[in-house]
Amino acid sequence: MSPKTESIQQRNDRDLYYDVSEDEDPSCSFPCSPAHSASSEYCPMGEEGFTFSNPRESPHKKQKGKRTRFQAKNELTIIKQKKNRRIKANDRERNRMHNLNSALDELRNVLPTFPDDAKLTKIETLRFAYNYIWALSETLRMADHSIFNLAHQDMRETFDSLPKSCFMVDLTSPNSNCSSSSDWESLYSPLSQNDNHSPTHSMDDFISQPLPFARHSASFSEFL
DNA sequence: TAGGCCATCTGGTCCT
DNA sequence: AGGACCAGATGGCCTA
Repeated sequence: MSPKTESIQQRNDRDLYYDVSEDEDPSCSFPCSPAHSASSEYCPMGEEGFTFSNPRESPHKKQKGKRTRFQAKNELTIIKQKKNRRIKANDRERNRMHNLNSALDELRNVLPTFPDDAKLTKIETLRFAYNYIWALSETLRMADHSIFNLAHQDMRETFDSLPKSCFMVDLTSPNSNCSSSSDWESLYSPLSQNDNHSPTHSMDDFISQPLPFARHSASFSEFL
């Protein structure tokens, strides 16, 4: 177990045994001054809409300046309820992030990297995947183009026999079967975008680089 | 030691 | 009401 894993485990352990003492509420970040807390005059509790009654504003004059045992117990119950809800929410959030990380790991596993490469960071994984998909798409497009030239005559006859509706497609859909590769490229090729994640080379340069890309090679870093 | 990366907590918002 | 999602804050670990 790596030191990092260990520390995470320790943190998880700490979370498991999260102190739910009734004396303090770490999740209560409402602006309750110590004076307010001490007097328990008013402490907004947010989503519960729970407030300690302000004696000066309370319609129940008989309880002015006092909190019954029932109120105090009710108060504790609500604080406990809040803590439990927070703990459960934290747990769900942790699981959600773990699932997200698992998905990122699966993505890393299908990306071409050398075994001795350091693990891709999250942002590197996403950018590399983006560029890798783009490269594969371009490869397919070029392959299709070659086939198209060879079989131009036969395909021409096939296209002429297709209904016109087949060509009226939604180019925003990656699953569209009838969109032309050139239209698709103009929409989605990193070369058509201005962000700094895009490859700076032409497709020819890109394909001339050996795959898989070495993480620390010049070619790799240019595509991140 | 500064900066990058990461895990976790937290409160807010939206959705079912 | 409760869960999912999100973004900001925080603190730990690692590396140049």
